[in-house]
Amino acid sequence: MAGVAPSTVSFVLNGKGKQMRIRDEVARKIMQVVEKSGYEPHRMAVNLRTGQSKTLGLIVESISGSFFASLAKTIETEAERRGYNVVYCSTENNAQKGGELIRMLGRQMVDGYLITPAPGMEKEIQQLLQQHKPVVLMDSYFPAIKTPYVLINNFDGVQQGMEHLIKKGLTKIAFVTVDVKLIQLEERLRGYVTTLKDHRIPLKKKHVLHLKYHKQREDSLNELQEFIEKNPEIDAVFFATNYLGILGLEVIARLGLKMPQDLSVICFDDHDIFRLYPPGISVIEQPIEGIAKAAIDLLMHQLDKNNGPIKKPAIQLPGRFILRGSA
Amino acid sequence: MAGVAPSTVSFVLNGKGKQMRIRDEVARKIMQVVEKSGYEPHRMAVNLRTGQSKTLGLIVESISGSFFASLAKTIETEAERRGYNVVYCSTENNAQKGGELIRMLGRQMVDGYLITPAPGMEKEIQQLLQQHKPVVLMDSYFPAIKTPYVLINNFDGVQQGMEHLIKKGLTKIAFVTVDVKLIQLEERLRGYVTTLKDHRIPLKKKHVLHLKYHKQREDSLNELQEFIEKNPEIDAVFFATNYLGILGLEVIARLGLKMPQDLSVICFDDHDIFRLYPPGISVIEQPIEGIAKAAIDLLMHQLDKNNGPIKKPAIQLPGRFILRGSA
DNA sequence: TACCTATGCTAAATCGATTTTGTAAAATTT
DNA sequence: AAATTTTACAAAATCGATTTAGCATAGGTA
Repeated sequence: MAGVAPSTVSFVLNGKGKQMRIRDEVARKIMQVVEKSGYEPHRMAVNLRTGQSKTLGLIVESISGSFFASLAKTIETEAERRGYNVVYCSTENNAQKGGELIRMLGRQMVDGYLITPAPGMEKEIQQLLQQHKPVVLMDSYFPAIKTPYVLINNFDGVQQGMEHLIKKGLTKIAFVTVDVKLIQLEERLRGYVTTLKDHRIPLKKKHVLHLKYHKQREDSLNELQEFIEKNPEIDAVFFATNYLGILGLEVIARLGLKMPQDLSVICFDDHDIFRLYPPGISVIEQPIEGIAKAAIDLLMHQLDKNNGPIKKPAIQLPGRFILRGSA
Repeated sequence: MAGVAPSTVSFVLNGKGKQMRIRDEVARKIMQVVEKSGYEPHRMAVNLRTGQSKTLGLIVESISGSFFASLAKTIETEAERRGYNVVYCSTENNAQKGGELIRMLGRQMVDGYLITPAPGMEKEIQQLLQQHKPVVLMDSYFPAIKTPYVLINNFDGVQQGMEHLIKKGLTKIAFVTVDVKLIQLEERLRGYVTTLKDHRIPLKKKHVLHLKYHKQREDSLNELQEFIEKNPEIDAVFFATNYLGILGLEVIARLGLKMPQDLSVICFDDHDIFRLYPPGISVIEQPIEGIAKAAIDLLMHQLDKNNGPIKKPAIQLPGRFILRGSA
């Protein structure tokens, strides 16, 4: 349409006009035609030729979870700013599905991976690295896997909450967590234990509850209820995840306890419910935007092949303690 | 690797071996090599050649909303079953962004669109149809646009809830909605008005509140509070959306009203909070899975070119009334 | 005048598949 | 036995871009 060869158009559109010394006059003519005709390069053809899909794979546990939803949102925005698209996949807490997903994305030729690793995905991630695919982990990581990761400083987050409780004079603080072997949870427990020790408050084993991950919701509720009933001296509870916190709210309502008079409550990881549930549940808020942005940055750094090695492959961002009515 | 031509491999892999009378022996050999070498066709090359990306575009208002998140989840699962991938995009209630998104997906060469239309996207959708792109709308639709859509039966949903309230002897029922011109909301209001009429309960104009869509959250709260205070005779409130319902909970807490003694509450569209917030908020639950499946079916039908026209281009699925403590 | 270099583009190869066309060899028909 | 058809694949064209190599023309140098 512009009366020139396809290659000439390609040069101009890809900003190589100067380098290929295309006359400004011709370049203008091309741009004009492009504008008027609304021409858009065929994505697949570009991908095939360049070997880059300009697409990132985001693998999360569950899209419908609020933490992951927010994460996805920010990542999408950030990726778009840099000219990348995102395809999401959720593992739905199913390790086997995680593997399939990664292979599916591989088939799809994504340029890089952003993964919130679930237990059991370790091997698949290791494979990706062997294929020299750029990977950034979020929210958690595997100590054995040497790839960049970004997460909240779990230890510090718990400490902030614990310090608040202790400052209020509470000392019989329970800690409710899950028996999954995840770095985050271990760190959160470490925060609990360490803060107590720092304040010379004796750590009581019976004040720490490890709920079974694979149990039914109802079973967990009962176990939690029993835990609180059997330890009436407890004046505060720290829930290690928002799922646990929500269970907690239900149990506390069942027992007719008033927050914070009968029991102070702090939960790790915010949730819509915690803002609205009277009297408002105090939480450690994850710096989701920060995590997303840092993760994208790390991934982009790997995608730019001319870049050197990453200077900071492990990023821990501080969480924010949000004081509401419950503590 | 199998000692045959690429075309032969292609025939076998695409199930055209019989048709092209490739010997079983050769086919087996090919499959064997494929298995052992872990060969996967290059997606982009396939797409380029076939013109099909095997990808669907899902455009929703906000990925982080729970309705949309669940929708996305089901759609992803269903699409995967049929060998399709999904790319999501959220308009974040921004009409202009909606247009950009649609164009972006076009560039990406998605085979079809699943859209929850927001006011202002009408023109863009019209354009897609002119380009003969398959489109299915969900949750709402534009009367002027002739493309299949799937949504809950809003009228019937409200009626179910209203019947329950009336059966309990409540007659001073308020209806809180938003002043956005959306089919869903009009239908819900119609459900309210019609049910009252059916029971010969006089419709009072002052019992219907149209909150301004663009107002700040705080302003809406105040307006809602004033509404309830100025109409103390009201014995029940029907909220037309879950966002409104959540505002309602906050106002009711502020006013110190007890549900359902002082005020019965029903809300259209469930939300995590409504399950947990004491005493549990009764809701009309959207048949999200059904909507997602029906929408995918309609889209797939359009993608199979050999299919005739769609027999039922407008699907309305019944909602489910979930009785909790609030009504 | 012959040779070299810079300019400004075009032609052709390439990415990795699918699909149409072609073609030996074997089987069947005339 | 010659002609035709069927079998079983291979060769080549194609999708729509990018990129490398090529090729006239103009200007400058030996």
